[in-house]
Parts: sequence; structure tokens; C-alpha cells
Amino acid sequence: MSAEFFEDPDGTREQILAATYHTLCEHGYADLTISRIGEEFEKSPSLVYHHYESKDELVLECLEFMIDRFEHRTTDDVDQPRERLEEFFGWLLESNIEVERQQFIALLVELRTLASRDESYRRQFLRSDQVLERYLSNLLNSGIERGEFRECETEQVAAYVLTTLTGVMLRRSTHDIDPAWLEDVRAELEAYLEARVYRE
Amino acid sequence: MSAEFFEDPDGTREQILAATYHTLCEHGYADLTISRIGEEFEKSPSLVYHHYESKDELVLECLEFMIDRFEHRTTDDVDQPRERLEEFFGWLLESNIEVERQQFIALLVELRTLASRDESYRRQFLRSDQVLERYLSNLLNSGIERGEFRECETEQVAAYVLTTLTGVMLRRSTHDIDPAWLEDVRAELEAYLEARVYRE
DNA sequence: CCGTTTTGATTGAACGTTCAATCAGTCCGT
DNA sequence: ACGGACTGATTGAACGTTCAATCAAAACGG
Repeated sequence: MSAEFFEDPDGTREQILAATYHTLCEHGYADLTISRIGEEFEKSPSLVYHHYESKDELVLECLEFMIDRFEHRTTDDVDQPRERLEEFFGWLLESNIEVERQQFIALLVELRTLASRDESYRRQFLRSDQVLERYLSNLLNSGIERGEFRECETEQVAAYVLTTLTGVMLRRSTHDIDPAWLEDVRAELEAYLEARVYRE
Repeated sequence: MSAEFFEDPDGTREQILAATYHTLCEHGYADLTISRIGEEFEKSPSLVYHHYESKDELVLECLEFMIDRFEHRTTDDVDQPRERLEEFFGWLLESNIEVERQQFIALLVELRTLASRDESYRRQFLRSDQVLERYLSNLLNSGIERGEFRECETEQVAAYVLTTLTGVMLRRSTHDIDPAWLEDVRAELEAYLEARVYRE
């Protein structure tokens, strides 16, 4: 997810952005230092300030980029709504995921908590939630039009499912890998969808 | 919630703990400093080290205390399971809540993210989740015995509902007060419970 | 095509601040 | 006068940020 760009960035500014992303994933926001970013892309830490105003600006741009990437990836393609839907939450509900995904999820949650005290982060996550919510309701509407889903308040369902998935992220980012509760949540989420969304 | 003790602590050690709690609520973990704790309880900041090993030990003890309090408060009393259940998630789903509750929720989420990199915090939140999960399944079992709820996998439902509520906490801690999605989530959660738990 | 100038990238050293933790010494009840 | 409670000053490390200096390459003028 949103990792392609960060693998072979061209231009120094982009390399710094990619290095920031990787450092964030590995060490988290709390332990992010300019010198660690320097280590990551093998240049002097002070070079960062030749391309960016401040550490915060850098992190925010990184976050914005991540959200943008996801946005461009979702807006289209609402064929096969049920498969898309299961794919969507499957990405979060799989057990035994790789370390990178685990770290990425934890990073998103950690950055999100910054929003409670910082206006700029709040804006980003507000937008991110809107993007996801629109994608989900599009999926639901498409399913209803095709007769695969039953009539329902799509925005309400979208907000609800998204909240649950946000909860999955937070619990995942704290608990051990492959916890037992994951299967429970998946099963009960399926049951909810059967009861409220899917047409039997 | 778990605020009684922190209002009139006796003994210096307890005063420090209470001051830590209040400072945490007001400034969050990231901006918690020893001197800010000192300001809060009107003694010298260095006194902290006369009673506690380190800052981390202090915060951990504070968190442990919060969880303990909640534990003692829940284990009994599973009469009127439906009312208890609604009261339980009502506390998180009310709109227009006071600043203190908002801050308390944000604090819990912020501390929780520490768990991804720190074993000690992970243990605490693992325990906290177990406490909540047991409380919820007790409620559900009690409801089933009384014939108010239908037969279901209580642990599975408990894990699922708790995950959703965790998501509510995370979204609440980031978004503005009184957001529109809250009512959506509440309505859809009710619908889920009607469909899967409550006997009509 | 050569020499000069300009520009942007890059570096290492240094500064100023913040903060956890320490310590030597004072206060005070018994 | 002894011991625990308490304080203010201090230390040392970490870190964001600045800055003067270097370097490579491009642009340019003759």
C-alpha cells in the first residue's frame, strides 16, 4: 500500500521524503529524528533543511502523500462490490501479516493521535476519513444498484464499518501479531454484513 | 470514570500520581514533563525522584491504577444487562461531551500507541482489554440467561463490539467535538444489536 | 573551446533549548 | 540529633535548527 513511489524516488527532495517514510515506519513518529533520516538516505542530516522548512513540514508532506496515493487508488472501480468490500477489510483483518504492514498500521495510528493537538494533522485525517467513507458508500451504492446488497443508509453503514476498522487498526497496532480476537471480529463483521447488507 | 481518587489523594506519593494523571489529561503523554508535574502539585519537580524510579515508572503506575479502578468497578453488577450495555457504549457515543472526557479518551488512545514499541504498556492494555471483554461477555451471558438476549457466541460478540468502541475512541480523539458520524455509528450499532443480540 | 561566474547540493561544526536525572544541602517532626 | 521529606542548582545528553564553507556542474562570455 502506497509503497511503490517510496522504493525508487528520483530527485533529492523525493529521496528525503522516502527516507522519512521508511524511518517513520521503522522507528515511529516519537523516535523520528533528523539524523536518523540522514542515516536512512546516506546524506548529511542538515541537507534536509535545504529542501524542507522544518521536521513537521516534512512529516506532514509525507502523510499527505500517503493519503493522496490511497485516494487515487480507490475512487474508480466499484465493480464486484462484494469482492471489493471483502478485499477492503480483508487487508486489515488478515492474520499473520508481514512486519511492514504491521508497522504501517501502527504508524497511521500514531500519526492520527497527533491530530488531537495539532490542527494540520487533524485536517489530513479528516480528509482521509472522507476519502475512505466516500469509497465505501460508493461500493455500497453500487451493490444496491446491482441488487447484490439490500437498500440501506449507505453513509451510515460506511461510517460504522469504518469505525470498526479503525478500531481494528488501533488494537492491531498494540497487541501481538496473530491475536485470537481477530478471527472473532472477522466472523462477527461478516455476520453483521449478512444481516444488514448482503442480500441472502 | 476513575477520577474520584485523583481528586483528594493523601500522602505525597499519591499526590504525585494524581498530579501526573491531571498533567497527562491536560497536556498528553508527548508533552508530559517532570517540571509540568511539579507545577501541578505545588512541590519541587525533583521530589518526584524521591518517590519514583523514573518518569516511565510513574506513567505506568498511573495507567495501571486507571485500569485497576475500572476493573473493580465492573466485575460485579450484571443485572439489567441491556441497560448496562447501553450505558457502557453510551459513555463513548454521547455527543457534546465535556472537555475532560474528551481529553481522557485521547489520553487512553495516546498511551495505547506506546504499546506497539514498549512491552510494559502492551501488558497493561492487554490486561485492560481482557477486563473489558470479560465484563462484556458477562453482560451478554447474563442477558441470555434472562432470556433478554438470544443465544450467541458471547466472546465473539464482545470482541467485535469492543473493537468498534476502540475505533470510536480513536476517531473521537482526532476529530472535532460533536461530529456527524457519531450518530451514524450509534444508529448502526443499535441496528446490529437488534439483529444479532437483542430478542425483539 | 576555454576560462569565469553562478547556482544548487552538500557537509560538518556549532548553537540554543529542552528535559530527565542527580546531588548536595536544608527543613522538620520526633 | 537523626531520618525522611523536600528543594534548587546542576549535569549531561539529545535534538532541531542555523550557518559558513566546499564542491560539482551548468551557464555564459569571449
